[in-house]
Amino acid sequence: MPELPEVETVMRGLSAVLTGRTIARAETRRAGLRWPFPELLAERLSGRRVEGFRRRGKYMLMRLSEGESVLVHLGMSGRMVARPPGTDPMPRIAPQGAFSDARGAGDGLAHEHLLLETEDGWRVGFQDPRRFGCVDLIPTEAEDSHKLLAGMGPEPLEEGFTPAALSAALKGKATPIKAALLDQGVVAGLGNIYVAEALFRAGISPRRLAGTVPGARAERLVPAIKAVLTDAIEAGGSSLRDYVRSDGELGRFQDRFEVYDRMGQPCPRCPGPPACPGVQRIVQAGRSTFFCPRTQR
DNA sequence: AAAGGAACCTGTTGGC
DNA sequence: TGCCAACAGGTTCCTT
Repeated sequence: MPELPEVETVMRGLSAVLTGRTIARAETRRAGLRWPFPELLAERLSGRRVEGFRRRGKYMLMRLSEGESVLVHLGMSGRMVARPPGTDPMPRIAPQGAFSDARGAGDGLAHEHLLLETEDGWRVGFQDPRRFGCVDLIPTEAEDSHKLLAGMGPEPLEEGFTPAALSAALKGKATPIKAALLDQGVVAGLGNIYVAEALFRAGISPRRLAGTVPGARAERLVPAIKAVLTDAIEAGGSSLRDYVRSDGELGRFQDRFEVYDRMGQPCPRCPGPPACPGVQRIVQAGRSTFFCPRTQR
């Protein structure tokens, strides 16, 4: 689910709520997600003040007092939802004889694996049905040398991400540009949605070999990536299935998709059939790719 | 070394 | 209506 714009949106929402507050209590409800939680995670979070937040690619870092950071990845279905004091949904009582989850289905609490509670009663839950997410607790000074962050490519919205830098990363690559852009070592934070949308904006076929992109095409691709990410952040991300903002609101960028999840629909840049058959769906490396075969070369 | 596919999970959707 | 297969925003690990 969450790509860079969704993580950025969630992080901003959490920052507004948590920065400056102190975690009074934390609770883990299972041993871990993709990997086991750190030893004594809940105990170690309790009593810490939240100093601030940072994002790196699709990872979120919550800086705590005493020089440690919580590293979070939302995986495919992860959410972090902040609930104001006194607003926690009441656990529903299961109907007599019914087989249902005592926490109640549909509100996400059935899959809330980690809960933080501030001194003044805010509750922040990490919910992740598929459990592809992860959480770690690491020294703040060693954030960038963490195994999961080391080796990541440039931040696409920072100045260092230039056509020259992207060209250097793609040079000689024999893989399709679609796959290369999903590689977090090439550029950080892109996923299936925004790769499709950026390639459409740049007029580049997802099947084109990455090694043929450096040069004029990279000059178009870098601004396209920056623009689509900026637009998506401004819209609060894309809500398809699981993603919500930290305040529970939906993102709006899904209404502005030009190709993603639009198989068969008219391409916004084309006159329609017979000149253009509309948005096509193909499978690359086991994942759906959407593109316009007429304008993307 | 680099590229492709399987695996990790649960929930939803669409076809028969 | 019901069942089952296919598919979903990601990443790592294992084969080629």
